[in-house]
Amino acid sequence: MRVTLKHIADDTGLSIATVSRALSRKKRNHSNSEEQIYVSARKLGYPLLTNSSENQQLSIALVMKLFEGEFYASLMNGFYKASASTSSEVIFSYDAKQLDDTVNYIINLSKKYSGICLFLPSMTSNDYLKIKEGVGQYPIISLLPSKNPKIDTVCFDSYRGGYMLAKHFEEQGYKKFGFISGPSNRADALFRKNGFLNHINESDNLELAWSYEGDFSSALGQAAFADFKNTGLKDIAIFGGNDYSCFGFMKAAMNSGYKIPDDFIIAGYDNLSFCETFTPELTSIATDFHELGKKSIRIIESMVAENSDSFGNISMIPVEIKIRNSTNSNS
Amino acid sequence: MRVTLKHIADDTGLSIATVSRALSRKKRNHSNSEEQIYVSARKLGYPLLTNSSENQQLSIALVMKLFEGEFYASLMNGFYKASASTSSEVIFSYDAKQLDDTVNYIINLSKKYSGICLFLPSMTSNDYLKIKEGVGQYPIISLLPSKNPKIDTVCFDSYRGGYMLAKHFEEQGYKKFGFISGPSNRADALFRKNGFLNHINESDNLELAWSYEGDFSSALGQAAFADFKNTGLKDIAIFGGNDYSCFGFMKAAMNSGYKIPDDFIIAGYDNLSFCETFTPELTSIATDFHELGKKSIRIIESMVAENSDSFGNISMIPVEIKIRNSTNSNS
DNA sequence: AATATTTATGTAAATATATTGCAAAAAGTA
DNA sequence: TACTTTTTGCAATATATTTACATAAATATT
Repeated sequence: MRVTLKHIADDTGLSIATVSRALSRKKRNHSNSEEQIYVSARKLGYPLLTNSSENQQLSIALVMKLFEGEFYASLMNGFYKASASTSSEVIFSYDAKQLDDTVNYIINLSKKYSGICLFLPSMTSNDYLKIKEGVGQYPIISLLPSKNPKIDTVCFDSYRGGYMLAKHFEEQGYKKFGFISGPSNRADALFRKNGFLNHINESDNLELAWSYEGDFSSALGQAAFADFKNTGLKDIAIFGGNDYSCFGFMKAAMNSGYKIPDDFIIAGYDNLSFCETFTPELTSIATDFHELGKKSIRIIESMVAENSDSFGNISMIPVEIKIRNSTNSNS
Repeated sequence: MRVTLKHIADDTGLSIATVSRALSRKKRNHSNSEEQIYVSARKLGYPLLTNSSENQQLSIALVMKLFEGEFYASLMNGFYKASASTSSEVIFSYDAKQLDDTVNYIINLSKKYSGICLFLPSMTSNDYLKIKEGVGQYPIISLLPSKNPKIDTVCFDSYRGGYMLAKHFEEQGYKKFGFISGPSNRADALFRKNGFLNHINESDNLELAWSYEGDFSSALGQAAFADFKNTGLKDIAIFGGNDYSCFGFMKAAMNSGYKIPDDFIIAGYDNLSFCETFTPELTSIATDFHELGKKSIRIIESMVAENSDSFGNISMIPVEIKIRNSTNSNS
């Protein structure tokens, strides 16, 4: 079952001795036989990198589903920058096939890498439990908040982000609030919403006058505006769920002759670079992915070193509000 | 030097026999000793995944320098989607440290993965030669055009993209052209420019009336507008080099009271999702990253299968022009 | 509580795998 | 052609892994 020099010898038609010599040579000479041997070794999966000296730095896998958009680039970029300042290496892995395999895919990854960070919104508690069982005592964390986390979590304080926006709206003098929700299966979207709504509910003066079921896309942001327009509401402060929804909403609104921030104010979440490119510039909640990356790597490193087996711990990374023209014409 | 069961036995304080049994057990039992053994094996780099049956699919590394922005997300997403429809797995790797190590880093990666795709604008011909020498006969391609490619290349037809824009500008009736250049060390930026300028030079009617040294950033796009405004030029067709430059340029222009496409027309390159979000919507050259990913994976797969050693071959992927309001108010 | 059963472990022997000395063959050089 | 250098296979040796067997610890049964 295990791949040995004999397999390579059989595959290339050379003797085991020749294969051994070719692979243990320090300097490659690129002779025909040597190339054949390397090709075969890679094809069969012979372990070429087992010298303890070469494997000094930890390699950590960041597992995610990839979608179009700047958000995913920011996430990766944060880990990328963080890895440059530590002795660990981050490998971006991902789950391209169906959910059925994902659990086993991750369990298998645990054999290759020293630690794993998961960014998989569609994972269930049950999936996390299966993973935990499959990998055993192993450094693994989730980067998404969960109502009842089964593994250690490092994530942004989404609740506080929603809360900060509601407070900012109130300080701008608004009493009527609007909200476009994100995908219902994403816990981080839920926390943003809770933070926003809880502040509204805490005060008798404030009211949620309008809401719409979005999905974090620009297209449903535009659809949200069509719905909003029908209500005829004005003097309202809208939290768009994320930046994309806001861009769609604002574009549709301006096409219909609405003025922002005169007719309504609006804020997003994620602080994409386009918040500053768009006119009006969009108020948004900034998440520091570099900080997320650094913290995650530090936690994985300490899990490897201390060989500890904890689960359910949550580390929250604070978020920041960036106030721009869309909620405040003087900023 | 090589990591053996003895190293793990010494590290855990157990006997070699116990370690052997724990690692060759088919089903893990998560006993304390077993966990210790796995932790130690991962720490020391013992090869855990050498069963030939498990390594069926090819794993291909996409090596890139990561920067903020949607562009990089699109690149990764293209490979991600492509890998879902093939039997290969794509691992996103990258070069976080200095260039000195990059060559050796890539040579080392060749031991882990069946093939490598490089997206590294700062690599020199000399670097590519060193890599070629280090990896020997090995499936490796570059995703960036080069004046004199030392390894096989799969890339977009940047030249044709620049050319298509110049032709579109001409068809819109413009005679005066403007241009914002990209970073001088990027061959793809150079090809876009050449395609654009060559069409202008081919005709006596057309003239390059203005140009500016940019760097593909929105900030230098804004700076470009300040320079442009001083010239007092109107009735001009501007190619911004990429979309970000255009967004910066357009924002600054509109703040100064310019109307687009009345006062000038402008087009970008990359067709980011914000081309449609921005007002006016931005004409741009669309690059199909899914196609790039599919073609790259197919080429790597055939290199693995045929065990061929070619270099300098170039595969160009056609680009498409997306005409929008910024160059044509009727679109 | 005493006994049987299961499980985990170490020792040492058996087996499997990798390396190397030596001689022959092949390739290169004068 | 004669000599040197390099590559290769065979077989011996060295190293690594697995397994039979005995023992100890943990668990279950009476």
